[in-house]
Amino acid sequence: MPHQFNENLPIYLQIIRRFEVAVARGELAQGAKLPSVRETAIEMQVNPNTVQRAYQEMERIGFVTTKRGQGSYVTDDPVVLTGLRDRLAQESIERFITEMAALGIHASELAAMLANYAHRAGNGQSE
Amino acid sequence: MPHQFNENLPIYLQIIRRFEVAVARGELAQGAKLPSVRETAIEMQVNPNTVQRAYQEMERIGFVTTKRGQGSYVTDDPVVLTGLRDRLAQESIERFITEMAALGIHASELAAMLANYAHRAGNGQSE
Amino acid sequence: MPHQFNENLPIYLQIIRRFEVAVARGELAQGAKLPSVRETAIEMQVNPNTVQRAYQEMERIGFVTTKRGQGSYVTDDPVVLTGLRDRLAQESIERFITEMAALGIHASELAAMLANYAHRAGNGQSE
Amino acid sequence: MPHQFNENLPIYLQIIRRFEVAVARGELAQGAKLPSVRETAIEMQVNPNTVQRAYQEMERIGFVTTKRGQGSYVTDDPVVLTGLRDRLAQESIERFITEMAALGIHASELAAMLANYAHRAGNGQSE
DNA sequence: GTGGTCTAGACCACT
DNA sequence: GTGGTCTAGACCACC
Repeated sequence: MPHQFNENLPIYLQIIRRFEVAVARGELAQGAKLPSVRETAIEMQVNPNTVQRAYQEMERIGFVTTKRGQGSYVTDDPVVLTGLRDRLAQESIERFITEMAALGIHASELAAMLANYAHRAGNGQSE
Repeated sequence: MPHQFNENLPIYLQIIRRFEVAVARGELAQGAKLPSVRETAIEMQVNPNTVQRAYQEMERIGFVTTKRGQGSYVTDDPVVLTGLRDRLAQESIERFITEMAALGIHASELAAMLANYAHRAGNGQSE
Repeated sequence: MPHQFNENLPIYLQIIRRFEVAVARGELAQGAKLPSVRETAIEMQVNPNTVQRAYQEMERIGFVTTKRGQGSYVTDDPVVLTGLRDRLAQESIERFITEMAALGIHASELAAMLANYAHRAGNGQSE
Repeated sequence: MPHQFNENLPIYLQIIRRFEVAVARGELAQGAKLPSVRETAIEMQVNPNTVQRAYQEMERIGFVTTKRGQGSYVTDDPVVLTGLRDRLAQESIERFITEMAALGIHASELAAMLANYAHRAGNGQSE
């Protein structure tokens, strides 16, 4: 199955996001080898050129390096990796704040709400 | 365009979510008339039965009431409306916490990060 | 509309029951004139012969008397009328007891449950 | 014969009632497997979608649970089951009281009448 | 095989 | 005009 190409983003950007998340989560660790362009293309049922573009862009972004004839690897630079993680976190935060603002909940209230939530979850309480 | 039916949820649930958000945001205020089933069906390019199902479910959920031969309306009960808003907020929070946990950031850190973010935003600073 | 001929009973019996209920409720009072066979046939969209049979049977049962050339009337005999009322009540009770028995509730418990219900209803309480 | 679709209720509600009664009576015991949607549709000579709707509603009500690809089952939760039984009993009582009220018999008299009836039945007497 | 969703088009009841 | 129900037949996902 085409591993879900729905969300109205260019496919190559979706591929990038996919790898960004995998790397940020540590599923693809520092220095790990990415699947080949061809493999990824088959797995995602996408044209190899599209995957190629995504890989190039990831290299430009900096968290992937390509060694000719060998393949693509997650960077070894821990600064880049934590930077990636921070960027994703930042995006997540902004999305969250935007959503809550749409419901009329100000950023100033969020810290308290989260603390409250964390407390409830931590104690396994339901109410 | 069929107003975006991507995200892998049944269409009727997407329709419900759409209205839930509109109501929670106040775009559809207390007592406001919803577009007719047929109108919504045309606007979203979807079968009227699908919309019908969504409308019935919304009535069951409680934030929409229906008057035979007249149409469907957002409930007048403010308790239900704030309940709806709270539920959406709760869902948003949980999604956020899950995302952050996937990046290795614990719930306990989030409050501080948000406070930090709010502070920076308040000063118009950018990282 | 054919005033509902569904319940898998011969139509003439359904017509009888209809009148029995109307009389027992007092909607058709002692001595009141019934609509003519023809009127009832039209109103219920039924063959006049069917209505005729029902009227004859009601006369046989005793709560309706027919005066040739004038029409049919609810009996004047109060004993018959209370008898009719009692019979319908009896049927209602038996149906009720049968239903409850099917749910495993014995007749001996019913009095208490009803008292309980009447008490709650009388006080307008919800619980 | 289409297993009697007379009483002016939507078919899917009649299907629900049918199963509610069967469960409340214990004919379908705790954890028992319901016939598949298609089987029920054939047996009742009704469109499978109509049955599907009934099954989904029963799951929503809570006395049926559904396992994708396997079938639908009566809930294992005894609380839900007794709740169902109580609800049906309650409805039966209300119907009964309404009928009797239409005959001019007050709720306050019913307990005595029932006690009387139970007593007579217990002695094998007939009025 | 199971349940779940969607469409198309019909008919009804209420206003 | 409105919502409510039903049918027919299709396709999907899970097991």
